[in-house]
Amino acid sequence: MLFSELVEFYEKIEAITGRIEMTNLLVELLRRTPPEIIDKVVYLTIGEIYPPFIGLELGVADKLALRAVKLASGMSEKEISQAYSKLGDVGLVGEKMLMKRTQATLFMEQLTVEDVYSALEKIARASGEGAMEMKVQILSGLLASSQPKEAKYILRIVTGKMRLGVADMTILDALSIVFGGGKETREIFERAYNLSSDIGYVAKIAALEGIEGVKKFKITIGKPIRPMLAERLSSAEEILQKLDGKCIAEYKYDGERMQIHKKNNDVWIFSRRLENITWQYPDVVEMVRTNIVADEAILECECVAVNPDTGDMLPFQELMHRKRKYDIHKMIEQYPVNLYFFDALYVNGEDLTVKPLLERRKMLESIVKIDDKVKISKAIISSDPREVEKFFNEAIEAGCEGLVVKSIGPESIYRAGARGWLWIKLKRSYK
DNA sequence: CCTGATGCGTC
DNA sequence: GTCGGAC
DNA sequence: GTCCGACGACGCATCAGG
Repeated sequence: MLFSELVEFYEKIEAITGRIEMTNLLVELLRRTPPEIIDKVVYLTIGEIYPPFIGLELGVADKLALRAVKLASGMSEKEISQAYSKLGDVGLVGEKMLMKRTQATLFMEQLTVEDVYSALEKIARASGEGAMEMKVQILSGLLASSQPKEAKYILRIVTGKMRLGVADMTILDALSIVFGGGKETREIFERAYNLSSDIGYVAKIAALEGIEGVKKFKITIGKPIRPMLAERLSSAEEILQKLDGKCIAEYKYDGERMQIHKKNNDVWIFSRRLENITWQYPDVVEMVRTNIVADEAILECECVAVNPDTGDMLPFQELMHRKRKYDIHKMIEQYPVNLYFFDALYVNGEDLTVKPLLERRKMLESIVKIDDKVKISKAIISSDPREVEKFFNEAIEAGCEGLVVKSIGPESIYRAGARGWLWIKLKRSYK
């Protein structure tokens, strides 16, 4: 597939604002895409090259991209930086500079999607001495073989800012139309995405196996699940109204969210954006091994730094010292952590994401061995706004950010994203 | 060996 | 993480 | 209500270059 064909779609999509029309264009694009590269086309369309848990980054943002533009176009530093401050978009700068480029562009081979993708992979893999030079060289080589419009989108992909108005949810809509036969099948695709966190893989399975393949996705220990998010409101009263008058209100701890997978003695830790951060927290791995009493589990907790002498919770910034590659064991001493578990998604073969919250929490209580470092989030069940306000003040007093107030009705399943107002944040700054 | 520029991931 | 625009 | 993109503070890693 020619990259220019992809670019034509991007141009059309960028020119419109309505999501229905965008989706229709994506549908046409996906229909025309060979199944073997549909995953790549999907990643590129949302400005990525891999799913997040792969942990490989391009290491190129605006500044390095502009250096590549300079090399490929032969324009002066001054002209490029002027264009950049005027346009504010590396893609547009590249397009403009290549239109004026000094080198001859005759007899250029046409770029394919695979050409672009494999060059981007090379950029991602370059590391060590001379890596920056290498990244810039590869990128400028790519730009030198591009038409201006192609360059525009190569640069936008590299910097991760496609500005098309298309992200994962719009891709899912398009996939359900192309491979499911209509929007009614959207939920099937969304579930596959939620359980795999890999939209390119969903597209590939859909293209190769059809919707039957997409239906087969299931929870796999070691593969991150897309996290459930919370909406926000500024008073307990509004929140309770939204939640049909009753709720469970939990402390919102000031730390880092972790999705923890356990299979016998193996443990994986995923961040909120689904990066694998297991290696950063060997102490947490040990805590999970000894305090989670289940052969298989996928649980969520907040990891909070504590004062090593008093055990008091410390603010988020202190935990940031733990987000490092070196001196990990020294920092474990200096910034030990507590875990506050708040959800159970999967335990011993049972998918709990479709169960109501209180059932999940009950499961949590049955498998978490509580001690001074490993706990279950502090919570009350209430239907009284004043009681919730009082609990909120206690949370602040204890060093928390506020509360996450959650639905406890039969509809209170684990639902990825922030849809449905099942979880609602109450924080001090909104007051 | 140190420092600044750059990129990235957390909230 | 917050905010606001577009539908 | 949903989705998307623009934005900020902070700390760490990497690399280039003095």
